[in-house]
Amino acid sequence: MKKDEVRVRFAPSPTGFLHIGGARTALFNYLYAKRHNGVFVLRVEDTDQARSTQEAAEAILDGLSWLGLSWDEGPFFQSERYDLYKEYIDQLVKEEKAYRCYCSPETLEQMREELKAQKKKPMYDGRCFSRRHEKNDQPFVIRFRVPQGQTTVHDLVKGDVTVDHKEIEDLVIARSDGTPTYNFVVVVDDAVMKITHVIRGDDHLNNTPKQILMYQALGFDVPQFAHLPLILGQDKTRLSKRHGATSVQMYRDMGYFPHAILNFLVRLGWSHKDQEIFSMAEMIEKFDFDAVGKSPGVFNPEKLLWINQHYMKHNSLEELVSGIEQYIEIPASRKNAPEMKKVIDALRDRAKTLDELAKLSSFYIQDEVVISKEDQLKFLTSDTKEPMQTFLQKIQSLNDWQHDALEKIFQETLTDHQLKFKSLGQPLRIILTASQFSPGIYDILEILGKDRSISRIQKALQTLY
RNA sequence: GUCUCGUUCGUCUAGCCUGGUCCAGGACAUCGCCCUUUCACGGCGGUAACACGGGUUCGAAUCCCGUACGAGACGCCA
Repeated sequence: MKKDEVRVRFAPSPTGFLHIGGARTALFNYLYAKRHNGVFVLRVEDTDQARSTQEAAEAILDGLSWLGLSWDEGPFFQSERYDLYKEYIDQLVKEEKAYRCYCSPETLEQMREELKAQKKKPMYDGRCFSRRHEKNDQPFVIRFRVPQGQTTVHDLVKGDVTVDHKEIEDLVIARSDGTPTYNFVVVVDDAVMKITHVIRGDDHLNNTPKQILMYQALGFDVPQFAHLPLILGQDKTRLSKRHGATSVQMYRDMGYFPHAILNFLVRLGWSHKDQEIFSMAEMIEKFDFDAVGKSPGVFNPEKLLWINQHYMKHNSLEELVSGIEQYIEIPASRKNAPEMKKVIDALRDRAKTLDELAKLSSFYIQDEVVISKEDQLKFLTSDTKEPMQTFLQKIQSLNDWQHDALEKIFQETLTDHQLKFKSLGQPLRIILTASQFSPGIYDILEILGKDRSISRIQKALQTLY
C-alpha cells in the first residue's frame, strides 16, 4: 500500500435492496476514491444475524454493479471476521477499557424509563464497571468504558462538532451471545482496512465521538470523517419505503439509465456552480467536500425524470437499443436494419424512459399492430375509406419511397378529396401505429417501408372499415 | 425529554468563508406565448425564496447572539 493513499469504503447492511440514499453514499465514496486515485472498499455489515440476508447482500452488490460503482477490494463480510473482533475485545477487557455488564435487558429498560420520566437522556449509568473484578456466572455483555472529557469530530462536511462524554453511555460492544456490535466492528474494520476517509450518512454523526474514543483506546489512527446530509421524502422525513420507489432496482425496471440516477444523486447535496449535467469523468474531476451542502435534501422524482430525458436525447443509438431490449425482443433483422436508427431518432425526443421508448417503438419492432375498438370507431370512419383507398393506390405505384415523395402523394390525395390534413392523417397514423400519438406520418411510412405500410393499410381497409 | 446537526423560490441549488457588483442567479416543476401533422422536442417570457428577532457596520443573504421550526441520535439495529 502506498503511503498517503486514499482509502474509502461503502459499508451497507444487507437488510434490504440498495436504496437511493445508500447509492448516493456509495457514489460519493466512489468519486472521492477516483478523484484521488484511491481505493474503494466494499464491506457488508452483517453482524445483525436476525435481519441480514444473503439475498439482500446480493441485491446490493447487483445494484452497485448496475450503477457502475465498481469496488477495488471486497466484498468483505463482517460475519466472517468474528475472530478478529474477538481479539480486540479481549484486549480492551484486559486493559480495563471495557468490562462485563450483567444487567438484564429488563433492568436496562427500567433504568431508561426512569431517566426519561426525569426528562433526562436515557443512558446506561456504568454501574457494572465497579463490579468488574467480581466472579459471576450470569450472562453478560461487554461494554466499552467511556472516559471523561470531550471529543471533537473534525468533519469534512459539518465542520468541528464537539460532544461532551457525559452525553455518551458505556456502549455494548459484544452481545450476550458473544457477537460484536456495529459501533465496535466498524472501528476495527475501518482501522484494519486502513480506511483514511469515512464517508457516510449524517445519521452516524452522533456515533462518531464514541467511535473516535474506541480508535484511541485500541491505539489506532483516527481517520477523517465526512457526514453527508440525509435524503428526505416529500414530507421531509427520512426517505424510506413508504415514500414509494426508493430502490435503484425499481428505477432500472422503470427504464432509467444508471448514469441518469448517478447524475441526479450527485446533484442532491453537492453542486458545481450552475452545472446540472455531469459525465462520470466530470463528476470525478470536480467532486469535493467543499461543495457538499450541510442540509438535507428532498428527493425529487420529477427532476430525476428530466435528467433521464436528457440522456434519452443524448445517449448513443447502441445504448438506447440495448436499453429497450430489456422490455421488448427485437428481431435481429430489424435491430440491425438502418430503419432502427430512424426509429430511435424519431422517438427519442418523445420518450422520457426506456420503458416508454420500447412501447413507442413497437409499431416498428412488432409484426402487427393492434388497433383498439375505440380508435377504430373514432377514426376509421366510412368517409375516410375512399380517400384511404386512393392513397393506397397511389403509393402502390411509388418507387421512390421516401419522406418528400410520400408527402407529395398524401397532399395530392387530400386535394383530390377536398380534405384537411387531420381528417386523413390521423386515421393513417392509427392504421400504421395503432396510436394517436407518433412521429410524423411520412417518417412512419418511410421507417415501415413500402411492403409493411401497404399491408397495414390493406388489412385495415379490409377488416376495420 | 436530552444531545447533535440544519434553515435561500414548491423542490434541487449558486451566492455566504474573503460584507457593497444580489430590489438574490441557474435548474426541475408550474403558468403564458410561439413553433406544429397528432404527441413530444424546441424557442421566448412570467409567477416564485434570503425562517424570525436583535445586534455589529456607512452598508448584511453574507459576521455575532437569541428564538422558532425541522431532522438525526439516544438499542444486546446498523
